[in-house]
Amino acid sequence: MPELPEVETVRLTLAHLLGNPCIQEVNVRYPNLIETHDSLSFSNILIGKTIKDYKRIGKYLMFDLGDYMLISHLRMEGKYYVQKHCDSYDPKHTHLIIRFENEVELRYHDTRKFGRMYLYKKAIDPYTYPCMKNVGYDVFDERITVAYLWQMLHHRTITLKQALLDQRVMAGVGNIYADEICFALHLHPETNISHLRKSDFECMILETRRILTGASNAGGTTIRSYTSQLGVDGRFQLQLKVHGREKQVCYTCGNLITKIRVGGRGTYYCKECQKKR
DNA sequence: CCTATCACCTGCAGGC
DNA sequence: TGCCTGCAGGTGATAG
Repeated sequence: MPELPEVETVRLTLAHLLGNPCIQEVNVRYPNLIETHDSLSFSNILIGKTIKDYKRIGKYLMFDLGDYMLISHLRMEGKYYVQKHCDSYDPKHTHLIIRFENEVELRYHDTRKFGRMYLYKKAIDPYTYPCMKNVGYDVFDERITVAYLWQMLHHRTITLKQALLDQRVMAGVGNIYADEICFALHLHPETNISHLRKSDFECMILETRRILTGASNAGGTTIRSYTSQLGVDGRFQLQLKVHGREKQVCYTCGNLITKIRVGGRGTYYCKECQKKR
């Protein structure tokens, strides 16, 4: 489900709906959700803490608790709901409930149970948290430059799409937007990354940021399971040019969109508009 | 270093 | 209706 734009939408939505509340009670209903602690110690640390700020790196959502940082990765289908304490909830898929003052609750919901949470003592550099071990700079980090991408990628033998999905290189792009970025670059997703020139990396940075910014502004894409609390879901999907459009007409050339598999992932592209290098 | 495959989970669509 | 298969936006481990 969530790629960078969706996580950013969740971040802004939660900041708006919750503000800076104090945690009164924690109910862990699926202990495997928490990677770093057992349910009891996790709860004990959280109770009494205030959410001071909401941050994000790549697809990781971070709740700044002052002396601790709570980190959440939604993986495929994780979602948050903000509701009143008395409301009923889906007991099968609601894995964490955090209650604040005024009977407000933050609930984590995840059908496939792929999502994970991590709790660490706060560090100065967020990239040093253990869960960020294989996470490179965020797409919008100023350290992502042509020289950086060139150094990270030009000698490798992977495809363009695999490079875009590699979170160690640049964090935030997922399967949907990787296809959209390839289309914007007029490049076949299986183009060997070593065939790209420096000018291509320049375009890659610009197009990636342009597409993810557009999606963030639209409130993120909903393909199946993402729902935000502000009702801003499901708009940008209308703007997807190739992903999920197998056998549909390319908006640019009129030919039909093709679906293939790249690195095990469903991949959509236009044979006419996107050529290999 | 790289690829392929599985694993983690559940739901759903499509074929029969 | 029911059963079976394959697939789904992510990531990590493991074997070759």
